[in-house]
Amino acid sequence: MSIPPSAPAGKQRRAQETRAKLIEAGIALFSEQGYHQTSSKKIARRAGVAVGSFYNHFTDKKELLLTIHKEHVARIHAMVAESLAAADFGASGVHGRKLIGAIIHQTLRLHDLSPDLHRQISALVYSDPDFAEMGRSEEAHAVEQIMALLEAHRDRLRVDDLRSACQVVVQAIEAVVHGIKIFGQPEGADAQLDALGDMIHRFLFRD
Amino acid sequence: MSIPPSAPAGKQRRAQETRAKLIEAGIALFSEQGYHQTSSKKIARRAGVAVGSFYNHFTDKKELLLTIHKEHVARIHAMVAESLAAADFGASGVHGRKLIGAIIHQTLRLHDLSPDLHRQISALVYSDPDFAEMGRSEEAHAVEQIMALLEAHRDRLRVDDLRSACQVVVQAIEAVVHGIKIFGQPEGADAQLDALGDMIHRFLFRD
Amino acid sequence: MSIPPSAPAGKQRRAQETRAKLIEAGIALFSEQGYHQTSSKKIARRAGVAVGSFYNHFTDKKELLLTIHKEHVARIHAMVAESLAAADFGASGVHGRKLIGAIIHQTLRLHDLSPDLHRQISALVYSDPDFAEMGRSEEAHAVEQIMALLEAHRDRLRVDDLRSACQVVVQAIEAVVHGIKIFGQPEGADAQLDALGDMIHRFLFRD
Amino acid sequence: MSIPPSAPAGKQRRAQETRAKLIEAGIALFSEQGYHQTSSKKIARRAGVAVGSFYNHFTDKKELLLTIHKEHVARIHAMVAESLAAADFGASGVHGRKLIGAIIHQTLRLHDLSPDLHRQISALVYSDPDFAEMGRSEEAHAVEQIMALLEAHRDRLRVDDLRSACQVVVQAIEAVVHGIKIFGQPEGADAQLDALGDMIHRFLFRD
DNA sequence: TATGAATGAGCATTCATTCAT
DNA sequence: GATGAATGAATGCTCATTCAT
Repeated sequence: MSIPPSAPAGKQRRAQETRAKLIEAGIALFSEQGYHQTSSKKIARRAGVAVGSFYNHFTDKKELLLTIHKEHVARIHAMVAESLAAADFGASGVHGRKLIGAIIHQTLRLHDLSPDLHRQISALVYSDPDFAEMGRSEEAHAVEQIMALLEAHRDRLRVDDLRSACQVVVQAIEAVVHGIKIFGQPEGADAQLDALGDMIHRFLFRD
Repeated sequence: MSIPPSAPAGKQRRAQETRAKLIEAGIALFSEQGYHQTSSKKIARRAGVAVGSFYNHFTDKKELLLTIHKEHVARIHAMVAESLAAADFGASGVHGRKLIGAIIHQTLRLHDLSPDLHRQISALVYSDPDFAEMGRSEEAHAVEQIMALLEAHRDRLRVDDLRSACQVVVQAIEAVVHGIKIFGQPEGADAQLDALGDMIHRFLFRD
Repeated sequence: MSIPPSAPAGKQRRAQETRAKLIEAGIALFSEQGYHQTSSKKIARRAGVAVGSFYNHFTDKKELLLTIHKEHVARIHAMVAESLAAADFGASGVHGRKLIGAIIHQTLRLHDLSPDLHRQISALVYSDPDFAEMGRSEEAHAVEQIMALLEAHRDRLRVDDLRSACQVVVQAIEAVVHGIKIFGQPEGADAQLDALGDMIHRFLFRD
Repeated sequence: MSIPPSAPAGKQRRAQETRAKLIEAGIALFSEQGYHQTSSKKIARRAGVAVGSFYNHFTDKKELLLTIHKEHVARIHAMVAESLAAADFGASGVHGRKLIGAIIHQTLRLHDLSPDLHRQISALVYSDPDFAEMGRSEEAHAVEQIMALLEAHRDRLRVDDLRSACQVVVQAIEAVVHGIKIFGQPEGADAQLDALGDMIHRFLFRD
């Protein structure tokens, strides 16, 4: 009779499992075959679940992908927060060029998580309003974070409009990392990353 | 003897007209509704021709969009060539910051041509291998052009690896311009463009 | 606990009904209009179900016809087995000519089941590899059966290579029966069947 | 002004050439891809001719195939007539078994001409009334010919109803040859042909 | 919640045929 | 006769979604 709230009953646990299987299947199929080539039927089949169950958990495949992406972003934010805490980039002694390099490196690492899925989502950012909105808010988040980071080095910065500067920096990093990780040109990657770091450093720091 | 080569005979002219109508309809629909929401039937209807005629001229809608884009790119290259010839950016007297500003401005203008179509193609660059390849080659072209432009100012440049520098610069410009023209944030656009120009200028030029 | 395995639950029963309706419609249309003139849409309409339902049950119309034919062949094999058991053709006292006559008669009866469908399948045996394969295996089956039948009369046979003899016999019977049942020349049918029986009898039996 | 009737003028000759090219293309495509997979457009393309030209010469692809087949049959009849004249099978001294063997051999040879085309036509004999009619008349022709051949050996024959006997014989030969040439089982072919010859010989000849 | 059969609009594509040049 | 662009009905098939069990 008494169901402990912290340990969900069998029915609830089963539902959670179904949901998890659908998410996993969605990640696999969206990555392998692309968003438009993936149908709810395929997802259900891959998850080993009935089509109806798919619609019990998600209104359509777009919602599934948004869900997947949100969880992905949450995990990334956690990773970033952890990295920042560990590295203590705020310490005023850190050299500017090193800080920039660390930021770039961080971005690179984030793209290692699931580059194929990322590629599909990037496509939707261009073609679907909901994903476009998501992309904007993620970018804004990144801008806030970098601004906070640079705040500690205020006196060594040579830019007046820090927000605009950070927007441009974030977009430049994102673009170069995409070029490397999504369009996959490993040749010249290191040289490009060096150039990127130099560019941003000279832009932001007085010296 | 009786067929002037410059004025194509009736059958050929009619074919060209149909082709033109299909291209126009394709541009309109791809821009308005997006690539995946546009079907060959819709295109034919909008062009005022039969479905069969669509397939007489193009193997499928992808080929139509590639054709459209290729013509678009050709027009852009022509425009750029013309601008370069007119402005004489090679003159060694031109100030570096001004040159960068001009390049950015040029890129901005190109995106005014048909931003909605551009947005759809950008999506496909992420999700379709053929468009990805096209994107790569266009970027390479832009890099070549900027390298040629900077060659005239060699002694005032502070970068060693000019190619990597130009790749990063091209990607940064493209990213910021996309943010403004495609995701449409006019607020702060000018500030961002200034920041972008400053960043590139400080990166490339000794002073 | 509560679902009797012998009486399928509602969903399953409904599916079986739909399947049955599709098969029936397929038989009717393939017979009336021929294989190539029959489309999945027509079949679905005739069966009173949606096109999608057709594809829930069969991958395409070829699979439907193969299914129909397999069930048909299974029924025929059952009939033949029954006839053989009833008639006791193995009894050594049976006269050779009578045995041959019985085999021919049996083949004739099989062709009464659905001659129009049989005609369509015969066409496909010539033009489609899958049906060709099926035709081969059915012929092989018939050869085995007749060989088994003749084994009991070994000492009265005048052929050495029984397998080759049976192959030729099976093909001859099939050909003549087709001439009568499929190309429908009732005039002279009896005379031809007599001739066929005599031919085979004189070929196989010493007397 | 005066056009020699035996040497057709340029226009007529060109028409004949077009027709010939279409026939050749038809033979190639019907053989390679099958009747239903071949379209008038494909035929015209293969012939290096406009679609319209196809319809100038034939009402549809069926008429083309009928034409092809008729010419084919005419050539075969000529071959057979020639063979008969050369071999003098009528000579009363010829042994019956040898005669039968020669007839079978002749049939085999005819099937070497274009087995793939023959296969396609055989399919149509089952599925199309016009081809069925053609098949019937060819068979009747073969029956007449064999009857004429056997007439010379009347006194050595043991059958009363010669027509029915010949019908059965023709069908048996055709069936076994199809098994070998069209369904291609070279293993056992010789044994089957021997059996076939023995069967017919024992059937028709007193000794 | 879970199931999976049913739905029918929609899609990409082909085809035989016409007809103005 | 020759041409080949135009036609639009038809084909095979997929899809997101519903709903009775």
